Amino acid sequence: MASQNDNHDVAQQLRPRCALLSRHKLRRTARQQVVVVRDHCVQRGVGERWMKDGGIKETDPLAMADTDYAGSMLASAYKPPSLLPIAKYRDKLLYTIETFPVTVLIGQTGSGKTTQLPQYLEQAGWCDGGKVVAVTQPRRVAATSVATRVAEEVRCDIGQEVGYSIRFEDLTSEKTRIKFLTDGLLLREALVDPLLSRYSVIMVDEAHERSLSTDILLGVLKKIRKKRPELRIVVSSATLQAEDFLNFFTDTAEAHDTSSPPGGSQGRIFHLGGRMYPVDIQYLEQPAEDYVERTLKTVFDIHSTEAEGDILVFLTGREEIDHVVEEIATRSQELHHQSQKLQPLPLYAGLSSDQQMYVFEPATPNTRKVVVATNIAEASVTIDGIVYVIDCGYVKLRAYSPSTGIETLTATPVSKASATQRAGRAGRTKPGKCFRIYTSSDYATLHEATPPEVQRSNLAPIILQLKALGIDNVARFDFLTSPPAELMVRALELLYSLGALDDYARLTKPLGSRMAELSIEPFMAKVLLVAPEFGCLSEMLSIAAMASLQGAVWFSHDGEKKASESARRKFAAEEGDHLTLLNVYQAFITKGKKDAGWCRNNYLNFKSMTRAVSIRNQLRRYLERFGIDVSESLAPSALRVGGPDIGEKIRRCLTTGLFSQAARMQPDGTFKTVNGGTTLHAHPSSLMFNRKADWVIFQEAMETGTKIFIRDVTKIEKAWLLEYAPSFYKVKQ
DNA sequence: GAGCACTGC
Repeated sequence: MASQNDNHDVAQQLRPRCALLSRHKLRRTARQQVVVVRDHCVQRGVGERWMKDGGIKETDPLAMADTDYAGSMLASAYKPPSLLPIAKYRDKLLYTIETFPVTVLIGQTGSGKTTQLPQYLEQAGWCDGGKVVAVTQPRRVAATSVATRVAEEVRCDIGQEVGYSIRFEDLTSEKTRIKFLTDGLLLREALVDPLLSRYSVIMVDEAHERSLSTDILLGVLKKIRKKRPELRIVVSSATLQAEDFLNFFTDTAEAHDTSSPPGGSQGRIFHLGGRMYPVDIQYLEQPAEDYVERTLKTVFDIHSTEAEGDILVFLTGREEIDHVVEEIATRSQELHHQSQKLQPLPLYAGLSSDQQMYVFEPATPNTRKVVVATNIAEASVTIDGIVYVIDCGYVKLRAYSPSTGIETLTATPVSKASATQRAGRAGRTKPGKCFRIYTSSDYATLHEATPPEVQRSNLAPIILQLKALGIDNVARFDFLTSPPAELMVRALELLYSLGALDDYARLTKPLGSRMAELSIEPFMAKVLLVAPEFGCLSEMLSIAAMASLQGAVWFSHDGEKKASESARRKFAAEEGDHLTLLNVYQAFITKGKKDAGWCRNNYLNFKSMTRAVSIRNQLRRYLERFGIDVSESLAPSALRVGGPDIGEKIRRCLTTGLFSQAARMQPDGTFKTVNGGTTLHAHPSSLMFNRKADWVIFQEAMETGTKIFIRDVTKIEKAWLLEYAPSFYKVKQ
């Protein structure tokens, strides 16, 4: 395998310095290009140039923001349930939930709220009569890991009394009384059971993260509550937003009565105590000119002046992280006087899970770990042993422009809530320190919280789902935070142009309601539902499944760009990326025999490919339920992808969903949108990056830095746009 | 020549 050879070469070069390491460690070392020696001579103390701050006080609710079981790979240190902070509040908590329909729970890391409260509720009889206690999580890994933990505590097999349900994995049974699930999945359950009637208590965990589906779920729960007064809602929040959540649910005449406590007879905020170690926060005295460089210096300052303990560095993206990891390795070599070593480790979502594992392994003796991470380490992944945090003050945020339909991904100053959350990562196991690469006056100008996703996303999928839930007047839907009107208008226009909504913005039948049911983006749902008319349903199912992987198909290795390029060329279809994806899928199913080794040889991500098979199966089941005949009779060999016939059918079919995302190639190889106003570049991962084309449609446009890249690009004919979207293009011309 | 993080009976 080429990658191993490469690593081996690097390992050979490193051998003299790493003679004492085991072979396994050596390979690790080589892959990370790390393990270096530091100098004692750096004299300046970190504290000299830093403004001191009082640190996070125990009463600061922001400091408590955390996920109990966010890290899938590393369970928190086990504490007997009876010793958890929540234990002493058991009776009071049960009384509050019994008395008030809505409870907002504030609890910090390790308080036990996620694992213990469901058990208390079950013991108190909330599961009598076949009712179920539901606990939602924003992430799949959290739902599975916390369910597994609770099943262990209850001493049942997972899927019996305690179970979980996430997409493609339902480990529940008729006996299940406590059920963990993703919030997106609970929303989907509401399509079948609009009042979520099997649940007696619904706990929405990590609500402060304000994910799109959490926000919508809360709005739906507020509606359900009016028809089900016996339902109990527990919102677990870890931030100052607790009062916003309470006000949201109890916003009635009574709430304005100043003589009654906040929440009136409808709700209460419940503070769980708990322990978090103090974190000493230090700011820059002067703003940094180059925060990456300043971050690097801070790493070495900490290493030379501070006591033992690992460092967690927050940066914005892969490029910065790779640079900093390399620099730490290089600069450490310049230092002499062997003492404690520095071990920089990168952490971002784009790494394979093997590569991510390294950050969870304890540092080798006499070594200080420096984990250089994106925001993934803020909530999704928890690493033990961190004593120092360096916060660069920025995060890359995604936003959707309703006027252009283009997404942007830009580095933005973090919010105060985010900064507090990052700092808190230093105080998990003992008192820690947080170094902020900005001044305290910069901090004062930060927003309180990151704008929720509902204010910066394409709302078409959500609007479609709300319509399917019977919420016709989406403009009056009770959003926790209202999205900008332009986002709503754009989403409605898009759904109308796809034929999902009629002139009165009502869901069309069967097209609109079926689109809502398909767990796939609206434009692709439309494409799938019209595919039978084009005679390419089987192929389109594969394309839809592959396209929803969103670029995670190819496995790229540094230093092997050429090899992976030529591997990709084997699957290339002249007509563009969608047909190439089809070729990949069909090769995986037939030649690949669903084989991990075959994937590796072709630089394909095996996990993603397996997921594509699951998605395809799920989509096929939906279509069959609609009564659509999914004929799989076409043998892949009979299907000459790249040939004129089926390829054109597929491209025409794609145009019926993607017509609004069309562009024309210019002589210089860039693209211009239909109205001619915007210049687009083919993303280097696209086949169209170095090929000629005229008109194309694309699935995604994203602005990063100064360029706008389009991904998943397919050639079409201009005439098709007018043929399949006459009203859309008449308006424009 | 390159993109933060999540997710769907």
